[in-house]
Amino acid sequence: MKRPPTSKPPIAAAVAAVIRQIPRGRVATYGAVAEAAGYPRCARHVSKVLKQVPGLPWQRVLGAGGRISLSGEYGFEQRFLLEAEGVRFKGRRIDLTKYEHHFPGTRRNVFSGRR
DNA sequence: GATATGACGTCAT
DNA sequence: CATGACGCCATAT
Repeated sequence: MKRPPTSKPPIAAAVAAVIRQIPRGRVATYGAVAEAAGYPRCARHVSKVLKQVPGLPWQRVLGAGGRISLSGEYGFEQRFLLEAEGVRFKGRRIDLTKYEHHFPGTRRNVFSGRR
């Protein structure tokens, strides 16, 4: 099988697909998106994809702790868009326990019984 | 192959 | 809580 002439980096497609799954009014962190895409510890790349791929709900991706990583005008823009979706801010951050989207198939630190 | 880059994450101060 | 330093890792050059 010959690969198509323009083979896109797999990470970009995977990450973009994951981000598109975030429903309106919910959010996800860079790290969580990276892991759900199959690239744990690649949070930095998520941001790159957000910038490169247009049409993504970029405002729904936050930094660890529910903080906005963007600064300046874009930071305000993100906050504005999120509040328009019904996401409430708690100071400078968002309550992830209420708004973070859980990706299907991605097992986080759930209480798997005790250890 | 080596270096630089980045909308990150975590820990130390 | 603010800041700095370091770790991480696929892409671009």
